[in-house]
Amino acid sequence: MKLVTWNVNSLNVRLPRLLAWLGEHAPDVVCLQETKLDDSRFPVDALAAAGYAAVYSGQKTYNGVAILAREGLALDEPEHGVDGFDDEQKRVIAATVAGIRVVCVYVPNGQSVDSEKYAYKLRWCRAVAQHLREAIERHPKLVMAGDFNVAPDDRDVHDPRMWEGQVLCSEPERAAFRAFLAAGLVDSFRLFDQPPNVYSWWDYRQLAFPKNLGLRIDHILVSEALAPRCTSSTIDRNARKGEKPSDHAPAIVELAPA
DNA sequence: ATGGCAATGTTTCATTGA
Repeated sequence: MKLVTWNVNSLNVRLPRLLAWLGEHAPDVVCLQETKLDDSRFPVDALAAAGYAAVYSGQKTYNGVAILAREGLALDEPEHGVDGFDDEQKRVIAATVAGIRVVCVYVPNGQSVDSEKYAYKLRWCRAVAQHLREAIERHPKLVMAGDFNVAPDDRDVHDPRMWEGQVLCSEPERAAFRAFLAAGLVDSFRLFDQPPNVYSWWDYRQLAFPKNLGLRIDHILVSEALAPRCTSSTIDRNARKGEKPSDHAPAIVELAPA
């Protein structure tokens, strides 16, 4: 099974690219973030024509998450948001596919470490970590995938000195990321030997992508029960190339059959 | 000290993202 996460930065703008990518890679499950669409405008028909069903939770302008599943794979027990954490922002959606609980997240950006948005980011992460412990108890085979807006350690940062203490790299955010792992998950990317300087996001400005000045902030975390089935974890840098790319590239894991 | 690029709606600028 091939499972992907991709922050598309507007599904409306990125739909042609997404459809082309689906045709080329034929993933089984796709987690999307920053769809930026009301549910009434979600492109159900175009995705169905491409062979994908979807569950989604969106809003206009900001945020918005979705899970796609290749035809023949049901999206069971969909739920959005986090129990007990009131949030207007559409950042979490989950469904069970082929016996695996898939939790798609768009972690708040945080803006800067001294902002109210940063405090919200840390509150949000605490609530999600709490929810995660219960979810893993119910569903030992679980994947949490999405845009975490955290570079877990210095290997995930093109210039750790420049980014030290900044939002996306600060120690409280990294601790929040480790709290997700402590709930019973592992970073699939680090299950394997990886080349240096692999990132998932590059600023649109300053030729950051051609210079590979990026961060690895998009992650696929797998539960300890699922980790032995993981056979690869990569990032498709090619998807960041060309006209009108998202600023994020997709992360991909392959899971062997149970 | 600041913008830089992209998407969106509040649209010919302001806000947000990371």
